[in-house]
Amino acid sequence: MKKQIYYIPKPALFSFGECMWFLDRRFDECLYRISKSEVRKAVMINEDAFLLGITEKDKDIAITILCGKPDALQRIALLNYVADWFDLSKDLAPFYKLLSANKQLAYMCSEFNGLRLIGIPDLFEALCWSIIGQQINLTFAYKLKRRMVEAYGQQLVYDDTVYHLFPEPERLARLAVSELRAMQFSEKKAEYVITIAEAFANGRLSKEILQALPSLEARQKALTALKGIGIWTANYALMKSLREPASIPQGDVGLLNALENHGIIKARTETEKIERLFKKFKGWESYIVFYLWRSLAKK
DNA sequence: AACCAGGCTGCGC
DNA sequence: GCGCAGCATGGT
Repeated sequence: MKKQIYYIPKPALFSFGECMWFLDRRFDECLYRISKSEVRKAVMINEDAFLLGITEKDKDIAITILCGKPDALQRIALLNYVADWFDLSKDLAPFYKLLSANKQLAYMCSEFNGLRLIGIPDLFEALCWSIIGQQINLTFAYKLKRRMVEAYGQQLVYDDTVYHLFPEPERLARLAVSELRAMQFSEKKAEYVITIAEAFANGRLSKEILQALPSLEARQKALTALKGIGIWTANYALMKSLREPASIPQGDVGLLNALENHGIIKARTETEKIERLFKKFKGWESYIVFYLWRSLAKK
C-alpha cells in the first residue's frame, strides 16, 4: 500500500538542517530516531499510536505516516504536532532583528540560521524530563529516561526497529518508588515523578488547565506548587511545552556558562548584567536561552 | 581524585 | 527571608 505523505510549507527563517542538528546531538535519545535526512518518531493521538517520518522536500516539510491510519481529525493533530514540535508557526524576524543588534550574539543569525526552539509538546513528558535532568549530567539523565521509557512506555515496531512512546501518567502513577530506585533514580526524583504522574492521572493538572491560567506568573505558581518542581523546572517546561516566550530557566548552569563564554558576564553572580541582556530580548527570552544553549555544543 | 552535573527541599539562623 | 547541607551517581 502506498504511504500517506503530507506537506507543510517551510516558513521563512527555517532550516531543517539546523533543527536536525539539534535533535542529533550526541545524547542517547530514546523517543525519536535520526538517520541522514529523516527523523522518525512515534506519536500518540487520542489512544492511537502513529509513526511519523519527517524529511524536507524542496520548499516543504514532508511528513510520512509510516505506521497507522489516521482519520481526518488525527491527521490534522499529527500535522499540528510536527508544527508544534518544530515551532513552525512563529515569525522569527523580530528575534533576528534583536540578535543582529547585539555585538556578542549577532553571529548567531548566520551561524544558527533557521534554528527553531525544538519543543516537547507533551507537558507531562516535559516535566518528567526536567525533573530527571535536575542536577545530574545529561548523559546520565538520558540513561535514566531510557530505562523508564523502555520499561513503562508503549512501543511501535517498524522495519525491525522499536519506536518508544513516553509512558502514560496512569502507568507511572501506579509505580512504587522502589521500582524507579532500581533504575538509579534518587529517592526524591522517584517520588516527584510519581506525584506528578498522579496529578496528571487524576486530572488535577494538564496542559489545557495550565494554558487556561491568566498569566505566566499564575502558570509558574501552579507548577511550583508541586513537590519537585522549582522555578527552573517550571520555566523549562513552560518554555518547551507551552512555548512561553518569556520564561527563563533562571540560574541554569548551561545558560550561565554560555553567558560567560560570550563575555556577557564574568561571574555567575552578575545577575544585573543578565537581567539587562534579557531586557533587550523582551518577548524572546526563551529563544535567546535556546540559542545560548545551542552555542554550548561543538559543531 | 576531586569537582561538577540543564536543582529542589527542608532546615537553621 | 537567606544560606546551606544533602541528595545519588556518572562524567571528566
